[in-house]
Amino acid sequence: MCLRPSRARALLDGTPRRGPAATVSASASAREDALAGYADTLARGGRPDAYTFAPLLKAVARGGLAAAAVHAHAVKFGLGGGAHVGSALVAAYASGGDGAAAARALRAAPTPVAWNALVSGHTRGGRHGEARRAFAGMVRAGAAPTHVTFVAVLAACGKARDARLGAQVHGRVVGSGCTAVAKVENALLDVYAECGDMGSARRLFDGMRVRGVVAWTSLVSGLARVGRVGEARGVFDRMPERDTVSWTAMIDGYVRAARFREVLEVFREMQYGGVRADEFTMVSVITACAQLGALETGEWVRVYMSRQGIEMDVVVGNALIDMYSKCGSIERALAVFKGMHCRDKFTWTAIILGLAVNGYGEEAIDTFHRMIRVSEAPDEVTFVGVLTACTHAGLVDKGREFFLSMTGTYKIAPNVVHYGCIVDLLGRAGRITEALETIDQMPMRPNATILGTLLAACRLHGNAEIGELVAERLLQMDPGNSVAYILLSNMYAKSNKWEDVRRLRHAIMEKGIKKEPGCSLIEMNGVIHEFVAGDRSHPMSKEIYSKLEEIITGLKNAGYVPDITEVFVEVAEEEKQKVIHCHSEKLAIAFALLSPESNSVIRVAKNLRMCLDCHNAIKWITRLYEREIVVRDRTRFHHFRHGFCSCKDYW
DNA sequence: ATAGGGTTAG
Repeated sequence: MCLRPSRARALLDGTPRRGPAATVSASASAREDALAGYADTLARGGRPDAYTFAPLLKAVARGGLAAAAVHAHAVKFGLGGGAHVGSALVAAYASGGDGAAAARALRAAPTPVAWNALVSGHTRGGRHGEARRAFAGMVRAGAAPTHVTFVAVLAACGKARDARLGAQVHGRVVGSGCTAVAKVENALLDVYAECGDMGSARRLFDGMRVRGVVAWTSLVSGLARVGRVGEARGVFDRMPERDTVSWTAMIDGYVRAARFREVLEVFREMQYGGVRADEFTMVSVITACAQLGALETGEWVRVYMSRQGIEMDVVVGNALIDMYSKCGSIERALAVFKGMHCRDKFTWTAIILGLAVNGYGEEAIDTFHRMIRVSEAPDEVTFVGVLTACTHAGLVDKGREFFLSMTGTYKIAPNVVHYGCIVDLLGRAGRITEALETIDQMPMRPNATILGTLLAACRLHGNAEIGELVAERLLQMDPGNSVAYILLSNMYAKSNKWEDVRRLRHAIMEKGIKKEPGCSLIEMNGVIHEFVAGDRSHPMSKEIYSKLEEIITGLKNAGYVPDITEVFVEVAEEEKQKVIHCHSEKLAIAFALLSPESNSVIRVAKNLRMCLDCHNAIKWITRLYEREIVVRDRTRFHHFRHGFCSCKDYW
């Protein structure tokens, strides 16, 4: 949690008086204490000395606060000109993003340490380009880089994936004779690993005299980053020792590989191993919960964090907003958002997207305006959220306005995803021709996703003419695209072109096109259960199927009629009902209804779009069983309640 | 001033 600016101002507002030397602590967890300690000392009549301000500046910089107030104090005490304070000022200003102030502080005290502070400050602040320029400036100024400089600039190269500069610096390192310094060696290894050059990384690693936990961790992280998680796990298992960072790197590797259930497994192993988790670990774990739709586990994580005293910083807060949004609990996402007194553009983007996909389009747009009012600059992802809000709320003109404002007001070039939002917006509104024109006039080549979006709109509005055209283009680009076949065949069925349906099904059989299997996840008492259509692998499979039969019979008695128009496989008519009735979301819901003692919301996360019949059947279920059901689809949420869905049958 | 792990879309 970062320090409230008001509190910081209050702490620094005391009038300095003379007295014994003021001491401060600068540990990460004691940021607030550092300032409080300083203020207390002043209040008790203490007096700062040459060693007071460096740690204080460090604390302020880590809290994301302006270093200027502390600087003013240092000047007031006549301690602003020393080398210690000077380099700390450079670091604080650089990491806080005030490059000009950092440069001024450096000119006032141009020591080698201050140069290093400039490089590492920019690296810490995430401005890797600035860090690299600072290094170049240092070389130009004739200041000799030390091993500290190398470590800092190499970290910037690694984080910026700048393999070229990394190799150049490597050359200088060799020239300077710093190669044997363990930290430099690790930093070099990390540059290669971060840049995905695992061959060079491996050679460096093998040539190291001592291979510490840091080097091993870089290797694990690098392998996972290039998609070699299996190998990463092999290396991880061979590590002589593993600390918090190593475990987190492994866990994050599974996040990158989209193996979210393994994320939770490895996290459990980490706890058994008695290794303490921190904010970084929790972000990966929360991300996995988000992707799995695992709200119970996500809630448990928050309890775990407070029990373990793990700080909730901005990034954790952002991840939590995303998790609650992706679990369909916008109330909790909003509660986290409101409780965060330190927000960045990710925070705003996450809540805007959350509101948008959960069906709160107007609120998402209001939130965007608030974001602008507090001067947080939106980026291209923010606009995906804003445009998604317009799409899901059917706000065509507003969406176009926002799209135009991207280039006009915010100087952000729309990418294919933004064009996709516009195509979706127009397509859903039935303006198929305009949607097609948008694709034809956009400055980049259409991808399969955007053509799929238009095709879905053609299906929704029964425009077989343009639909065929689009499907043809889509299949040219991606001949095995099962979605194109499904949508096209749905479209033919809808307009009673049965001859075309038959022809298409024949082609599908001949080419051996397989539909991506539908898969639904549901969490029950902290355990995630996965269902695939027609799945019989669940230990309670027998009970689930008989429950499902009972449900369907009940629904039919109440007036539900199965809709088999979206059945893809070529089987006899009576078989088709069986096919739709074992769709993964129905299995998941039947499983949830097996435990009737719990009457909480049923939450299902599905990988594909829901079929017409499932959507209809679930509406009936919420009426008959008086349960609320939330299904997360591949693009939006369906909140079913009392026989109605939040998408207004428009998805 | 000093190495390794973090969030948002498709």
